[in-house]
Amino acid sequence: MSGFHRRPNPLWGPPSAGFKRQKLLKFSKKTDYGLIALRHMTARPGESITSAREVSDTYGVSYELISKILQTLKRTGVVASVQGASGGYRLSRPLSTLSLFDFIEMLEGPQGVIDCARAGSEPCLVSSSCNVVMPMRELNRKVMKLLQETTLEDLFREAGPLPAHFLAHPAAEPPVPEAAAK
Amino acid sequence: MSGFHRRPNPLWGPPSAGFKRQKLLKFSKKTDYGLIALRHMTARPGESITSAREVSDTYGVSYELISKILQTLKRTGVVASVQGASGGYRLSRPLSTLSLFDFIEMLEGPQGVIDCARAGSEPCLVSSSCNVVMPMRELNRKVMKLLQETTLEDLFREAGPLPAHFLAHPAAEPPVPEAAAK
DNA sequence: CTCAAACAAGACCTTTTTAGTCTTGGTTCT
DNA sequence: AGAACCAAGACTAAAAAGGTCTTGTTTGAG
Repeated sequence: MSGFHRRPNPLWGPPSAGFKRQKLLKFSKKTDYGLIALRHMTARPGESITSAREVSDTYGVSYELISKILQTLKRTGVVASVQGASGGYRLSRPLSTLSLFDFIEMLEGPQGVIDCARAGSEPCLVSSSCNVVMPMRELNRKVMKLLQETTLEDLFREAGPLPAHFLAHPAAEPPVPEAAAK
Repeated sequence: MSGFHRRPNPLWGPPSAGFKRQKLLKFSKKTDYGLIALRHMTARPGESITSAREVSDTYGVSYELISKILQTLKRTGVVASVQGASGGYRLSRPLSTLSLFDFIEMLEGPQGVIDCARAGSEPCLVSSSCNVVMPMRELNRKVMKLLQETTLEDLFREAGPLPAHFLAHPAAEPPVPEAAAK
C-alpha cells in the first residue's frame, strides 16, 4: 500500500459538528408535499377543485409525486377526485377531524419509535429482555399523543393566511419569470 | 483468520406486509445500541468498567459498531475511556443529567421535523413563504421538549432491572448455547 | 367525435443514507 | 513481549427515498 488515502469522510468522522442531516421526526417529502397540497386547497374557498398540475406548477414540485400523494389521500378518504378535463381534487372532510397522526400514517405508514418486533422467528436479538424497548414505548406513546391531538386545521390556522401569489390562477398570470419553454 | 462473530443479526428484519419500514421518530441503530450499552453499564454498579467487546459479546452486536458509538459518547463526555489491556469505558456523568434529546443529538446529529434547507442555490422550493414550515416548527418544539424532559435515568428506571444473564461475566460463563468455535 | 387535460397505477432508475467490515495504529496490564 | 484494549478512518453493501417514465382511462370543450 502506498501511503494512506486521507479522504475526507463527510459522514461519521468529523469533529463534533460535522453532522449532515436531520432525522428523528423528519417526515419524508410525502408528508411535506401532502401538507402543502392540502394547505393550498383549503386556502381557496371559492375554487373547490384543484388539480395536481396546479399544485405542481404553483410550488414547483414534481407532478408525478404530488399526483401519487393526492391519489393516496383520495384512497384514504381525505380528498375526492373528479375525473375528466376540468377535474381535480377536492377536500372530502373537514380538516378539523383529521389529526396529524392519521395524516402521517396515511402517507408514511405505521409510525413508532421502535420496531424490535418483527415478523421473523426471533423478534430481535435483545428483545426478549431488552431493557430499552419498554421505556421507549412510553415515550412513543407520548409523542403519538401529541400528534393525535393536533389537527391539520390547528396546524394551518397557526400558519396564518396563504400569501396572495400562491392563490393566483396559474393560467391567469404566471408570476414566475422563467417561461415554460415546453 | 476466520474473523469475527458471524451472527445472523435479524434486527430490522424482513419486509413486513404493506409498508416496509417505520420512520418518524425511528432512531437509527446508533441510538439503539448506545442505549443498550449505557443501560448495560449502569446496571452493573460493582464493575465500573465495561469494554466494547463485552457489550458486543453480550448482545451480539458488531464490535466495531458498538466501538464507534462508545467512542462518540466518549467524545461528547458521556463516558470516559481507559486505555490498555483491562481498559474499557465508564460513565463519566450521572444519567439523571443526560436528556434523551441530548443523547440522540450526540449520536444522530441535530434533530428536527423539517429541513427545507437544500444544498442548491435556493434554500428550498417553497421555503420563502412556505405555509407549512411555521406550524411544523411549533410541533417540533413540543416534541423536542418531550425529549428534553426525559432523562436516560428516567428511561432506564421505568425499564426495571436488567435480567441476570446480561450481568454475568462473559468470561465466567457463556450463556449462549452455540460455541464461538474459534 | 376528436383532442387536450385531467386522474390512475405501476414499473423503473438515481441518489442518499445506513449498516456493517476491514485495516492500521497506539496504549497498558501482565 | 504479547494480549486485550481503545482510536480512527476507509471501504463496501444494502436499503430507503426521491424522482422519472410509460400506459391507460375518463371527460369536457371545440
